[in-house]
Amino acid sequence: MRIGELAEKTGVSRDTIRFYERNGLISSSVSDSTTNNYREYKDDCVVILKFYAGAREAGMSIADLRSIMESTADSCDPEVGRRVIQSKISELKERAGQIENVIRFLEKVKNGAN
Amino acid sequence: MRIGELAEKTGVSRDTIRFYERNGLISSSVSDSTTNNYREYKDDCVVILKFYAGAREAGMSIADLRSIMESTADSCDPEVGRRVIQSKISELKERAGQIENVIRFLEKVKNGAN
DNA sequence: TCAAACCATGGATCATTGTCCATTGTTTTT
DNA sequence: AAAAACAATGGACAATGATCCATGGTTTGA
Repeated sequence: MRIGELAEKTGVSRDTIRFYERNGLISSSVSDSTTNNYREYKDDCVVILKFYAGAREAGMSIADLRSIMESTADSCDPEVGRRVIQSKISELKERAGQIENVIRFLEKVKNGAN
Repeated sequence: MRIGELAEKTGVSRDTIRFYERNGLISSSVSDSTTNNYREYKDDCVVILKFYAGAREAGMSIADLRSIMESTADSCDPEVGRRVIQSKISELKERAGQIENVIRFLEKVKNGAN
């Protein structure tokens, strides 16, 4: 599919998709046509971009996402890949714990520890 | 206390404290001295800055923190304040949910849904 | 066929969240 | 009293994560 359709399906803007692609988060092929050089995206790009959207909301950086993508590439030693992903999971759990702390603090403030 | 001591106690740098102060996240008085205009910070600044450090890690923005601070000010209707804080709590829970999703996704990838 | 919609590229711009630096003045320490 | 450490101010700089724009080409659909 082309970029417009991908943007449509994922809610991620064309500009942002191009930005992600420049930064190695997503890849595409060049269309077969000899008259244009439109990029062609595969179906799994939809899943990937939706994952990115959630991951960004969860606080992961572009660099985090890139390292995850690289760790799942065929060229990557699967053992290394698992370690990278496990470390990202740990960071996320850490962050979840922080969020819990902040929620507790705010609950206290709300209930008049003021 | 002065800014150096506050930085020391909280792990937040002088520059960052000044940045927060410029942005309405923290307040200080001017020292009594007639010879300098050093700022003077109260003890509760330590607690507040530590809260900020955790909250930033949890993904809250400066604007979020400012609105929380404003909502707990004496000048603010307590009812309004509680609503603001409740909405921030909801956002944090939302974010925690996102993190759970991302973790689940990564667990799957790690276990070879590759 | 011809306008409207789409695409690529490259660069500019923006907001956020700091950090760093120079300058100048004040305390503290020695 | 002189040096070292600290403080205020203001502006420059930086990284991140986008978004916007101009230009020029392509596809589509009315």
